[in-house]
Amino acid sequence: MGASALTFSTNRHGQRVIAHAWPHDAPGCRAIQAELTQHIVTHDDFGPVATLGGIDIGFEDGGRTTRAAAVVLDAETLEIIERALVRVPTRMPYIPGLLSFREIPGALAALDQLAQRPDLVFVDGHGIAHPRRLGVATHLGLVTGLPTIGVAKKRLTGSHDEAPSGRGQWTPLRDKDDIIGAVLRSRVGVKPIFISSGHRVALDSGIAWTRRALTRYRLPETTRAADKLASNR
DNA sequence: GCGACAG
DNA sequence: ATCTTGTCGC
Repeated sequence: MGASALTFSTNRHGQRVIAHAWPHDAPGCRAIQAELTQHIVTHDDFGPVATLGGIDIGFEDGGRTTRAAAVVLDAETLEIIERALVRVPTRMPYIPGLLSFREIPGALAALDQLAQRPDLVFVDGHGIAHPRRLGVATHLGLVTGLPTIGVAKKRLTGSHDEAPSGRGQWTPLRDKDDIIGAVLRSRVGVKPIFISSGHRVALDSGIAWTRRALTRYRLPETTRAADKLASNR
C-alpha cells in the first residue's frame, strides 16, 4: 500500500533517472507531479560543459501530430553540431500547468535520435517557476537525468518587478518568499525572458549559461536553433 | 464566483 | 502552439 508511482534507475551515463506512468487525465498528471517534486535538485550537479542542448516542440495537423526538435551546439562557438526532428502522435491537449505531459514524449524521441547527449540542456518553457515546481524543463531533467534550464517567453506563475533595462540584467521572479526564477533582459528594448532551474542546475548557473548562449537576439542560440527545426523553417 | 493561465 | 500580410522602425 502507499506504493510510489515512481521507479528509479541509473542510466548508462551514471545519471539517476525516474520513470513513471503517463496518465491522460489531469488529476493523474497532478498526482505524478506531487511525487516528482520530492526529487528536484536545484543546485549544480553536472560535469564539464562542452556541448549545449536545445529542445522545442511544434505541432501540425491541428495539433494531432507533435514535432519535436533536439539540437546540440558547441558550448564555446555556439555552432550547431547536430540536430534531430521527430514526429509522434499528440497524446494530451495543452492544459496550463501540465505542459510537460504533452511535450515530453516527443522530446524524449528527439533526444533518442541524437548520437550524443548534450552536457546541459535548455528547454523551451519553465523549470521550477511553476505552481507545483514541475515545469517542462524540470520534468524532462528528472526523467532523463540531464541537467536542464527552463527558458520561457512568458510568465506562468510568480510575481516580479519590471526587469532592469540593461542587457543581461535581471530581477527575481518570486512566489511567496521563494525566488523561483529570473526575469532577464536578454536584449535591450524587448520583452524579458524567464529563466529558472530545471533540474541539477542552480538559478545563478542557469542565468550564466543563458548569457553565454545569447548573441544578438532575445532568445539563446540553443532555443533558436531548436525553434527553427520544430517550426519547420 | 472571478481571473490567470508556459507551449 | 497555430491561424495569417503587411507594415512600422532600426
